[in-house]
Amino acid sequence: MLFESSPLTKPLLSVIMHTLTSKWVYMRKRPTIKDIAKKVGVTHSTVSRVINDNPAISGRTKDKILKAMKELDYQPNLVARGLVRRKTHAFALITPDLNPHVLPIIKGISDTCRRLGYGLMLFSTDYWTEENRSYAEVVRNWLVDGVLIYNVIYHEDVPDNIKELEKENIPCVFINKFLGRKKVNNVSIDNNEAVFKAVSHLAATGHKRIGMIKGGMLSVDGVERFSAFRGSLEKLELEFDESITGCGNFFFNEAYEEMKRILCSPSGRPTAMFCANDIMAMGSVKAAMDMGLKVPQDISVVGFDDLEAARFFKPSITTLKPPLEDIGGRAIEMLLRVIENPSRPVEEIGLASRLIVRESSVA
Amino acid sequence: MLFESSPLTKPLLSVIMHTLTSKWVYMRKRPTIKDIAKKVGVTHSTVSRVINDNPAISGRTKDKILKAMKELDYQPNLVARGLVRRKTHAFALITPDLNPHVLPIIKGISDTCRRLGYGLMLFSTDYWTEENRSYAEVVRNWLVDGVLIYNVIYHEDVPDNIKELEKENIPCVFINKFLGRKKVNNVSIDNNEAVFKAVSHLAATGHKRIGMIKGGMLSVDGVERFSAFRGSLEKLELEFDESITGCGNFFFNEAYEEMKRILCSPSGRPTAMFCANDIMAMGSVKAAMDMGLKVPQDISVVGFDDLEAARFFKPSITTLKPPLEDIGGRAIEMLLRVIENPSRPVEEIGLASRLIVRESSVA
DNA sequence: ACGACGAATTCACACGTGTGCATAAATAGC
DNA sequence: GCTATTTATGCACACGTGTGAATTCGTCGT
Repeated sequence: MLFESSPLTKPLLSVIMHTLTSKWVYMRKRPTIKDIAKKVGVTHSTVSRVINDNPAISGRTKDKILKAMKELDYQPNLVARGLVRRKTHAFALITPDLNPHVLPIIKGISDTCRRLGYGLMLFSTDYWTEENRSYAEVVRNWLVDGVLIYNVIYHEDVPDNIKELEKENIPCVFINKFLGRKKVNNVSIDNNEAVFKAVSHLAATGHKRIGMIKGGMLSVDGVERFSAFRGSLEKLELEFDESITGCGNFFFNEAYEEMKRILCSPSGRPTAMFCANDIMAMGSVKAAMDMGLKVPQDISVVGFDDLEAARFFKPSITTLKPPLEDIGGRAIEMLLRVIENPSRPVEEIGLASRLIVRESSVA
Repeated sequence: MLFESSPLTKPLLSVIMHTLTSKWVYMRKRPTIKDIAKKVGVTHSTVSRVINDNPAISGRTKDKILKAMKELDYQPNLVARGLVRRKTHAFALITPDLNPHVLPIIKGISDTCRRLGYGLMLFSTDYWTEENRSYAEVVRNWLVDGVLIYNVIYHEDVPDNIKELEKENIPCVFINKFLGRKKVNNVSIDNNEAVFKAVSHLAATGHKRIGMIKGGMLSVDGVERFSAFRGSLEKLELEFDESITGCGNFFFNEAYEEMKRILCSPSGRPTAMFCANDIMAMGSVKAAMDMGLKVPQDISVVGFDDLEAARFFKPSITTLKPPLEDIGGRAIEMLLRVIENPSRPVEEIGLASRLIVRESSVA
């Protein structure tokens, strides 16, 4: 009788039943601010204010509350907090691919997030089949504070999924420039700097006739590295010759074939080649050697990326090592700045690469 | 006057002020179930029931609600839902390292999560400095539904952070076995199967005196591959000779030195070597060649991992290719089974590797 | 026509945290 | 000792979703 009429027992019972039977609940219940409040003898508001460093709390109660939090091993529920703040203290990384290049970038991002106490959600899509997948959905679903987008494809125009992010004012920073018309917040490898370093190295070791194996022209790096190559030749007052450039699409075999063609060039073969990545550099070296040329005596080759394989290849490959791990950290830092002030002017950071001279070029 | 007395306006005003001034809110407001309810003319409960396929809803209202959801482009707020369900429709991957091996595993996991519509939180720790970081914290903070743990270190006893997960009944699946005393849910490379395949290959091509360069004995793979090696010799009725085994700790240089020592073994040098990874296989091959031996004519070498470099090395390295991408998918599947029934018996899955015969061993 | 029953919907509460406003307590001023 | 002011806390509502229990609505049988 008492049970049925009491206004308190009914809801309470319902809670208990819920806790016992619900298919959702499986974890041991964690203490909440209410538990702490009860223990100390205040309301949960007060506890909340202590957690959020509200100055309007007396030192005495503050101490008591902090002590109680320690004792109960309290940790705020970031999901509940996220519901109120519309943020979850997490970032998202969206990458259209997971290849060896991305790994050090992810490492940089992940380490920085950990240092800052942020979570990191990883979303890998697939650029071929899902290029226009909604990115905003991710943010809406998990309410991440900001998004890092690893951009590989060269876009002339802003794709729809990016426009959607902008429309919803979602803080976001790109890894790799965007090219096309639009300037966006980004942290990237400074391809101009890197390529100039490589070409200068070749020029300094006496080469005048330098060719290039380009990467795919659908990719940002492919486009940038080629234009940087032409720019470098110009700066160094060397001639650019179309007939000793080829496109290997970043692949070993395609570079191999292009290199063979170039080495038979009627206008005379180059004495040095710059390749847009290490894989193609290795393909080029193999082509040269298969045609009876000695590397680097007859022809020097420089790559880009500093893959592990570049070190083990025979001859080992001279290459450019981009600071991939740094990129991640710098990108998160920029994202924090964007979040703090979303209307700040667009910021572009280009990081310098290191030239590693090995056997495939004359030192 | 009306404004001040009306019981409705005050809270309403406060909401508006809140929305305008709060430092948290930055996103365009998304439609909620309440918006849909208002549009259709029902309460939010009804909408919620439609979303959750509650049968007690008439077909007519259900249709109206679904239509309204489409029109408003409604998407459930997973954070709010997570608060109620104590789950956020996301998994966490905890890995003590981000190295090239982990990448395909991550890819497998990420793809599977995407296919299932789950989010993936990535937490990389650092086994040297933070081995005992709390894992449970992660789950508590973001309320992930389950945890995948990439396990590299060989533990004799269950470490504290894992015990904590168990204590809180957090569904979790390991990648790589746990060894030691404790059996845990795991999806792993079947090292026994793989190593036996490699040793059999060497035996089948006429080798009787086979040595090994071990990996670090602090790692699960290091320990397992060595014991699998001894087991394989036994099964094939070949002799195990301590003097032609060395430990390279998974490093190129250490393997190089050990190999040189082994090749001078007073009990006679081996005609074939099995190395616990490709890096060490390359080190061993280099050592043999530096001592004037021909690979594979004088000595065959087999590695493990199928690194990209193994293909480009001269001679290219015969190796075992573990199905790393599969591991991720299988692990998520297992995790789902564990979530569905947390008290099910421990399940261990070992996946088979593929032997790839290249120049470093006689085919 | 009336009650009974089942189906459809609403009500009221919950999840854990944050915060504007009101109020209580403490302090200052005279 | 009384009011005016500051300081510390409580109250009530909010965030968006889920759900047991209560209520309303229709339908059927008598």
